[in-house]
Amino acid sequence: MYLESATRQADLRDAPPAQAPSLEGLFGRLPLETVDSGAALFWEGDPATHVFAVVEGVLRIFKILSDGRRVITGFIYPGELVGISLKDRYLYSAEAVVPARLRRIARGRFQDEVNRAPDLRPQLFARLCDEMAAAQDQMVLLARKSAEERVASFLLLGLRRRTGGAVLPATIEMPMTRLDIADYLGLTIETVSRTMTKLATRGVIAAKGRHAIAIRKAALLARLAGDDDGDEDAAMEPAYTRAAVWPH
Amino acid sequence: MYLESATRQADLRDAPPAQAPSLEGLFGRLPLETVDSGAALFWEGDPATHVFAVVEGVLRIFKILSDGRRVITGFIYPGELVGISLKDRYLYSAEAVVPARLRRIARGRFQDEVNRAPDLRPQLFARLCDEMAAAQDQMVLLARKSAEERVASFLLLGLRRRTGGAVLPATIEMPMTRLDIADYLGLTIETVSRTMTKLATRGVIAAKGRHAIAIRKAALLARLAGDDDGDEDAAMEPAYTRAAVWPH
DNA sequence: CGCTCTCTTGAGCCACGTCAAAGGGTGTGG
DNA sequence: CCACACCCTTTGACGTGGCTCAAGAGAGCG
Repeated sequence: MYLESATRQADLRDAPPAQAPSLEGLFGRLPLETVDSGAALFWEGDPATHVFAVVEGVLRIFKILSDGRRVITGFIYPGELVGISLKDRYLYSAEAVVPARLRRIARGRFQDEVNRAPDLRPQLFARLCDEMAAAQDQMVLLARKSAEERVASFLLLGLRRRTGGAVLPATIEMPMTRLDIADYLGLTIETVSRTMTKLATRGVIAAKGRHAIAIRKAALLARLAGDDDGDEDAAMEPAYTRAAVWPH
Repeated sequence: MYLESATRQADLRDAPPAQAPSLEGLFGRLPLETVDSGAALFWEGDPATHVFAVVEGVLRIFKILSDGRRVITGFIYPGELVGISLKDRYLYSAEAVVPARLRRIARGRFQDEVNRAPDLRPQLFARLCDEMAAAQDQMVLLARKSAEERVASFLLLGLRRRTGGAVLPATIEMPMTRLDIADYLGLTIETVSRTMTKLATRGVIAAKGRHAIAIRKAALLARLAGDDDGDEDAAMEPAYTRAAVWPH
């Protein structure tokens, strides 16, 4: 019960809002703050004073190299937390991509509350787990995927967030700019633009204004993303050659 | 006390071996297993049955894309744990880079023990924290750094692991092959080789056989790594423009 | 001593970055 | 309500860092 699978957050969503203890519950009575588009919540290196819960809008978390190169390590959506850095200083900067609403709780209090309610601990672990898994997938993307695979992977992520695979064509919202996407995918703005144009030309996607995209061929998109054979429905169990030593 | 800074593991090292409860203590009486060079501990997707503590040797943890591209997401050294995946299946594969010695504990028992001894929880959090921080640094490296910066960063990591900055020239051990390094840095084996040759030509490093390297100019190496201005000793506090909105 | 595997080095190419300019949206002020 | 202005995005032409292909040099091992 303590380290449990966290792939789906069903236990958070399905539970009655204020009764079953949840991490979100800790923020319930705190004031709702507004953050302007582009405004910073905190900077990398700042003392980690608060934990934030996003209620509405999207955040970007990023690091900057000394010469200005920026890497967006993730986007934060409503229902997610930021600032559980576990260190005494924030590991990254956080800004609002669009006007956002959020609640903040002092870090010490957050820690106390989690200690007080043992049910919250597995949830916290689960969040960290998801974050770690996402970070590893991102490392794979950045280390070895082509521009097209990166963009396809990104679109697929957006698709998975909206409705667990609804009817096509599904439209996904993309509040961030091309520059944000580029800095998230380790590409340039031009390459992102060109790649999307190419996908649109091939009928895989269709632009719906600047910040929305219709996915027309999800299966093809999954194949283009390259992490799997595109044949993801087949159980992945039998494919493994257990006990074999990898040809090294 | 619960979410504490984990940058240094002093509390683990300084503590008397078996008295102060430590995560390593959980493995103390378990048999020491031997893993051949290149042998796998487990594969990505396997049911996550055990947690491993490395006693000697080095492991590589990695993911593989369907067409064979490999990404090494990290190397595991003595004193570190593997398999705390928090999911019911391993997120990555793990192999021994060189013949290794380790202990294993059933995952359920590991969880029980950690639950029983509350002192262990902060340690576990701290490990995850370090892992997350390392993952983010790696994302920065993979997304935006040049080949030279990547190799310099890698060498610097090795340097930081050995003796917290001893006398130069310090020699760092590199048990992994060039292919491992390449798959860790998102480069090819040829580029790694060329870059190291160039660094050696410039007198920054000097090869000591195939699996050891002497660092001759650590400060220059730090500058070449590119994450900071090379002026890392200066306090980082004053440089920040707090409350300013990033030019977006 | 010869075999094999790793690493180095070279030559050429290509995906993506860079530089530049021309479209659209969107918001603001008249 | 229109028009200007700014910014984001797209598109094009060109350059280049790192990849690919290929061959040779060490190093470890039986």
